[in-house]
Amino acid sequence: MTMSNHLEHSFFNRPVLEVAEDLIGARLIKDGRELTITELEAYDGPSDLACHASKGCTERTRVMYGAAGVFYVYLCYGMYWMLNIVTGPAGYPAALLIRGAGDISGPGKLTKALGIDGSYNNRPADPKTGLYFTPPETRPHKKLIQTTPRIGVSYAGPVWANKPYRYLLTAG
DNA sequence: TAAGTGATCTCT
DNA sequence: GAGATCACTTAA
Repeated sequence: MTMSNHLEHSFFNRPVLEVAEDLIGARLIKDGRELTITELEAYDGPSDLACHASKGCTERTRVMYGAAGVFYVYLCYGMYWMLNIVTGPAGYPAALLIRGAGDISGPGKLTKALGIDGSYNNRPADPKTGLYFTPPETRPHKKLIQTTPRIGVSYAGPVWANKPYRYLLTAG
């Protein structure tokens, strides 16, 4: 039978923190390779000073203002591609940064290991793209999801830098 | 702890 | 066009 139960627009078209909780433990699939998502960071709208879109809609951030379920991929520090998935309704810029999957820890290492680069920017998460998500077979117990402040966003000021928007799947 | 690296954004 | 910034990683 065909396995096409991938997560799509309706799953991602919700508040980013809700999506984050449900996406932890789900699978990231890249050209047949399947990895459990273990670490995410949420970036929630124009008022979130750590979110790129807090500085407004530009050429680079425009994808976050678009439809949910589309990838936002950008280059950081001149060498590392960051893989994000857009969430929430069109017009509200929010996304989840995928920081870890399988036994890969670190957003730059993840994209390098999976061969993800800027060509995936603005593409929907879909089997046709070769990069998409499927739900976990069994949803991880909430006790196994831990939240902490996000990494590397001290420039956003104490309020936003301390928000518990980093989601981790703890070993169970 | 520091440096490598290049796109993007904000000034001129 | 110039300069600052940056959701990282690795080697010490």
